[in-house]
Amino acid sequence: MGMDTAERVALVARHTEEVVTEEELRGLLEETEEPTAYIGYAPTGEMHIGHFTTMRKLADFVEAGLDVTVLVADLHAHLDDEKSPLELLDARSEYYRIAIEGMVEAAGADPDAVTFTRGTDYQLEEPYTLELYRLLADTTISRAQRAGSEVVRQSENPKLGGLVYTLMQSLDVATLEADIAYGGIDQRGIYMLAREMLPDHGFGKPLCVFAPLLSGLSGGKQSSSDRSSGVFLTDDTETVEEKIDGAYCPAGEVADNGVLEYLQRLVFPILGVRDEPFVVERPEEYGGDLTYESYEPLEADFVSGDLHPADLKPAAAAAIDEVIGPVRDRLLDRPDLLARAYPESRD
RNA sequence: CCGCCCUUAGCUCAGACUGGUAGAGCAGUCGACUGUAGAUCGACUUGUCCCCCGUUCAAAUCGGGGAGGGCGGACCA
Repeated sequence: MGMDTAERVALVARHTEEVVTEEELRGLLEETEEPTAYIGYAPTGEMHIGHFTTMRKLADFVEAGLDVTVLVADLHAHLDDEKSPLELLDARSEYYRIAIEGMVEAAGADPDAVTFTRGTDYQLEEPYTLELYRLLADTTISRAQRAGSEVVRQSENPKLGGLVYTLMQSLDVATLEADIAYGGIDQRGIYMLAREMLPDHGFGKPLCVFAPLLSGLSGGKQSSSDRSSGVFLTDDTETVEEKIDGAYCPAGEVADNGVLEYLQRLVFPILGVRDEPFVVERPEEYGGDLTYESYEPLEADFVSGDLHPADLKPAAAAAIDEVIGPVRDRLLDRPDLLARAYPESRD
């Protein structure tokens, strides 16, 4: 590919919350033919649209020539307050893999360009375990707690698992030989710990790319334990419409506006890949239909009041529904898998 | 190994001493008002009171046993 370093840097860094550091990224892409990037997902609850927006970036990585690995961190799913019982790790790992492949494909990349690995593939082996013990011996409780405070479930009586979690995730970066650790900005604490600890243990210092997190539809943060806080990949069309219709969306306001964020971070990037516009159908009495090629003009119209939430919402719901459609079809095609992965919550 | 405390609505908890099959706040649902949602009013829903046995006309409440969770002590060749 004829992409120069500046273009690759821009591609890797676009639509991110933070890159640590940009200088290191430039250096890496200059010196390394095919740098490696990894992202880990703990297979806990059902996947939602927030996962999708984070995942979409993998298409940029692939296009920029990175070697991308997705870790399905099954042991982490158990270590974090037993969110997933050990018996369900196989089923949930498979569900996550299929969902992730679907999202990567929907984002316009070839799922085969992404390497999948599972935590249990290597985290129980001796070299990893021994190195983990070294890290455990070398890390204070408060340091590990602080690193994981945005990721691991917090409680009045925290378990040791949540502390080991952060060290394992740090060690994963080294074990998977990732030049770049990628994740949501909530992962920042853990990867800063990794940057601090790994060099002391003879490993390289990873650079980090962080994706922004989506607001929930009710204004707060999106939560996978609250089904109404966001759109899930298995939500049907009617549910998507209801959720978007019920979303917090004050006219003219961008802050904490989940509908706008979904459009900016998910819908437009994917429409962009397909070279399709976003169309708002609007009654003549309010000015007729609108067409947007990119997010910025839409936000401008929204802020100025030219685009009313009541017109935006149905259009957004339709677009979101269409975007998740292929992933949903893949998942609903495997009702057995969903039933095994989530035996309690499925009908 | 010993002792003490906790377990009630989705969440945080009151009620237990002085037995009469349960309440508040938040959340949620539904209306009103907005060309959406929210905010604000108005209305409404929610329970194996951790489990088992016993006392009693009657047990969330009293007694015994058990489970889960928390705290402390003891042991330390």
